[in-house]
Amino acid sequence: MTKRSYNQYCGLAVALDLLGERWTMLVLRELLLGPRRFKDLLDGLPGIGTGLLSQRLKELEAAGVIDKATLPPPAGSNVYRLTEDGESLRPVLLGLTRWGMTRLGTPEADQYISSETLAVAVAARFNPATAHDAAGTHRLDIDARPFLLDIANGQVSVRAGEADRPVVSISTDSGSLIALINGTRTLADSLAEGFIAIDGDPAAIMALARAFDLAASEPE
Amino acid sequence: MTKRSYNQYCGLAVALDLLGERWTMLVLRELLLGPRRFKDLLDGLPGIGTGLLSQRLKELEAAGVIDKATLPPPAGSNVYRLTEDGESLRPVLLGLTRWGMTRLGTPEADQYISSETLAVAVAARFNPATAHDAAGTHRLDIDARPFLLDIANGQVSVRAGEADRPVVSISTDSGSLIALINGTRTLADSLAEGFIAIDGDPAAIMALARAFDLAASEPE
DNA sequence: CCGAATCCGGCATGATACTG
DNA sequence: CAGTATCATGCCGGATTCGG
Repeated sequence: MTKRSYNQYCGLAVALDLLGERWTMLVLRELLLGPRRFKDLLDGLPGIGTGLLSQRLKELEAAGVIDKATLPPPAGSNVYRLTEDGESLRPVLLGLTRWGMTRLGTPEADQYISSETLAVAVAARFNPATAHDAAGTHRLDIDARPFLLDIANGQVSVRAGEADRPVVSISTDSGSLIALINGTRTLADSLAEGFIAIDGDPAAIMALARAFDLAASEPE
Repeated sequence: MTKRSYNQYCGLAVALDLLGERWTMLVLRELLLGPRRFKDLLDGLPGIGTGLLSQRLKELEAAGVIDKATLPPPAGSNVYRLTEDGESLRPVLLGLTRWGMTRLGTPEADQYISSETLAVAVAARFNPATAHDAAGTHRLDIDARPFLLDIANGQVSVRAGEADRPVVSISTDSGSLIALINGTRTLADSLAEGFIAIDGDPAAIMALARAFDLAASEPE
């Protein structure tokens, strides 16, 4: 039984033959943050079901977009991670994310929200044109989960994990981050009222705010 | 009966709720080239069926990504076209196309090929970093169908139609263009053996070749 | 010719149960 | 925890039909 295909000699059609099935790109979104176990993926994709996730992972692995690795002892568990080819989808996925974010209002009561998707959302807001002086590794904690933002060569990449010696450290919770992202609350207010804590060199902080288009009202 | 949704507060999930269903992005690919009638879309998307195309168009129109217009008399027919919001998907769709093109070998016998998808493929190859001096409107004829390539501000956009006074005019057929794109035949050979005809200012031609990464072996 | 509605067989998906 | 097996449901693909 052969997989269904658009059967067109067209880059987009071929990309969609592979990535266009339900859940596939969301699986890759999860992997943008780093290697993930089966269970981690299930948790981040409510509704997918084990069978379908298993099938998607096999398809992606067969296509060379992800691979499977066994963690060294004592962990010993399997993780899935992006290959170099999969990694090259990062700007494309962030581009789609950015497009979708414009039609993202305030969260509905029944909508799934995770610190992971918010971390990706932050990365999608990154604007290379205003990124001067924002280079380096920064730390972002959302609901006490640590992420690191790597900015180099005018590009950003987010990962789960703790930064070694971050240039800037930011700490907040989902609700406050959402309020900041959709413009309900300014950065200045967020800081003043204690919804967000930022630590680091003032100049670097300003540069970061600019790089993510959050400098509407400047933090002091 | 309500449309199915990932129901996540995430830009990518929202984008895929709308664009992730089967055929949707390929419909938009067709519209990248300009307004299209229902029948044109059917022809460019073999296998879709009238019902599903009709449904997709309604979904996209409801979401404000496309709109429907009635051509002035005597044509009087309906056309579908991208709204400004839909137009902003152009770089995203071209990015996915570029990613997919790398796994596009030589055409299979039963694969659908059209001058339209090839025109999009050409645009997807555009490299802003090497685009100096390639600005302007150029004409590209594929299998006698005219397209125009607009290059401005380091960005490219393709449309169906005839350019007024093109800076450079290129004329070729699908097979020759495919051979050029996938590296089977160099630009120099294509010209020497008459598979491609190019007309225009030599400096502009060179700039174009560079902008599309085709200058491996230089013409002349 | 344009566009949409309908019916139907088959496959993809979603949920749960089950095994190592 | 990491998947496989199973089954009900609903989406998709193809054909046909129908009104403008």
